[in-house]
Amino acid sequence: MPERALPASEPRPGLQAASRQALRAGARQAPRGAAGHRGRQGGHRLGKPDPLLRARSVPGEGSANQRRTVRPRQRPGRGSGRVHGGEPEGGDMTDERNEAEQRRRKLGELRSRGEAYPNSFRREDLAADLLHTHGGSSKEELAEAGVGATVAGRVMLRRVMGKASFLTLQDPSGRIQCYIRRDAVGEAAYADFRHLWDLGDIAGVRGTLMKTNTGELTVEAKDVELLAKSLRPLPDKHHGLADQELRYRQRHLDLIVNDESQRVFRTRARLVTALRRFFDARGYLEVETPMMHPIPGGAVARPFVTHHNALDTELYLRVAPELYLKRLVVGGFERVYEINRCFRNEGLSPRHNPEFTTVEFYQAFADYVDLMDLTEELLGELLRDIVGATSITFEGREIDLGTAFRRQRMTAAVATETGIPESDLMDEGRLGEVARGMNIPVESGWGWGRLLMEIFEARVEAELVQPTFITHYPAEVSPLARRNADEARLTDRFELFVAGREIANGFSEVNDPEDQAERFARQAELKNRGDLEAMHYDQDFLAALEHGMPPTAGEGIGVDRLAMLLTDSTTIRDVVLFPQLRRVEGD
RNA sequence: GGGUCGUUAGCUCAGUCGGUAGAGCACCGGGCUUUUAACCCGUUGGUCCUGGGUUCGAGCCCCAGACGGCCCA
Repeated sequence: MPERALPASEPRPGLQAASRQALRAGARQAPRGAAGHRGRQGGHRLGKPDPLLRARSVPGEGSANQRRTVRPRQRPGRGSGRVHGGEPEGGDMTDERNEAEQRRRKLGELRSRGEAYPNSFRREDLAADLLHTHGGSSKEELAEAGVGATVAGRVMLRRVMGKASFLTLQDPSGRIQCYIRRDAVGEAAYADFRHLWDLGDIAGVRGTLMKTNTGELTVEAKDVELLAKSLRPLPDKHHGLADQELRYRQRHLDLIVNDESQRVFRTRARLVTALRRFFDARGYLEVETPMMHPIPGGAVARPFVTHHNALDTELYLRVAPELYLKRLVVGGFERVYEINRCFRNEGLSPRHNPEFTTVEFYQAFADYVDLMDLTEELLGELLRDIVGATSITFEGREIDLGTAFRRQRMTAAVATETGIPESDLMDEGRLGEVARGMNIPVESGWGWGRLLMEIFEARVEAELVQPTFITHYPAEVSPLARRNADEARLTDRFELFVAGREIANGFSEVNDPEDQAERFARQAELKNRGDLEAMHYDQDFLAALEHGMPPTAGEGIGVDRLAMLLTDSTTIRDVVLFPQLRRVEGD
């Protein structure tokens, strides 16, 4: 069924429209008798306490009691199923003021007529297209032309007058107003519209374009249809959904009512597309490596553990794809990249979600300087593609990503920020004093490199607002990075900082298996001493290196953090569709 | 992990000195055939996050906890 593959929102070419329509007429939902079983199931599910509706401990469900007392009385009277024409059974409605109950009542009316959830309406026009094409026409031009329009979407606003009404539909492209006159759609349909439709329902409107007296492009309805009843009310139509927690827990509502949220995730999608385009164009092969690792590796981080029953073995959700991607370089895929999730068992913060997305890429016959050049090129291209400029505003500050980024050795950056002479920073004992002087909780196992890194993180990182490559990371904190030729305690590694945040981490790779073995041994030592973040000794990876890896450089870039930069978002939760939250009771 | 602020109607929010819990929107009924967060009239809706305590009396004061925001580690 090929057309299933099309996005449902796209207008379709009308060639088989007639036959399709005929088929679909049969697909209309059967009246209550036939649908009874499913209907009841649905009702049962919705009647259960829903911890997500009220995110915190409780209530909403106080109304469950009311609902229960009301329902039995409501059912019998409803069978005849008539809402318009006659008196709307007004009298005994007085104790059914609960909105959810009202909506369920209305759905019952529709269901009894077999009109509950039809799937025969096909949208032909998107709001933004209509506005773009006809927004400039005058009232008279439109009246004369009689342009047909078929729109569908969620009912966001309703302005009901006696015998004519306006409603605003929202589709994926934007919003469009519809004008519904009783004399144009018929008395029965107008009564349905008045009494059975609610804000939040999905509806379709066929009609012709007009302009109102105030100049708003509007679809004047000839025919209206309720396509999907919404049983739960939408958040406040003016204020939207302000509660951050509810925005994350019920992202669908956030997306419905907060335009900005939709914009952020559309931008994120374009970012991912642009990343693929960039790497594909340069001959990198996109690959997928395991998310479940027998030995966690590739980053200094604490992993999540899970268990494979059939193999009866522990597996770890990956903290990074690095070691597998380098195996592929050994195998002859000399340019590879992977865009996917990593998992780290750490705290939650505005910058950390336990699962997050990176793009990691490896290139044979390159070093870390080549990658810094490539990174500048990449960010420049992303910005041109996505925001159409080479600078962005982030947290009120202008950040220029269009020119070459500053490059500074870590010792120099620390010296600049702290005022301590660089020569003093080369001495481990002196560095320990400095760290303690800054109230950094120094641990006994820390050597020179770790001390330098801690001081850097404490004092320098946050100050790096304009894009800056910090280079020459200590080997002690870089167990997979190639040693610097001139100074063995440093590595050919960089990290890129923008707006005080780490965006990228890249280095020339260790391809000397004996050096790598020593580095792993040092990590294993730390792990034995209780460092939960230290790496495992990965014998399989070493075996791969022993087959010979060409000189290679690799880099990882945080996709979430890029998305934050591009959308001026302060917290990662605003760029992750379903961020991790604490479970609420009763979940 | 520490500090701090918050949690009141479906949503957005007020709530005075400790003395019968409020508004706007939404919902229900009525009116209105070019409205614009439509408007007008009349209703309805509450586990004041949870559990203890103080008090004649607690949304408000005290203690503990849950969840969330922010800052720090």
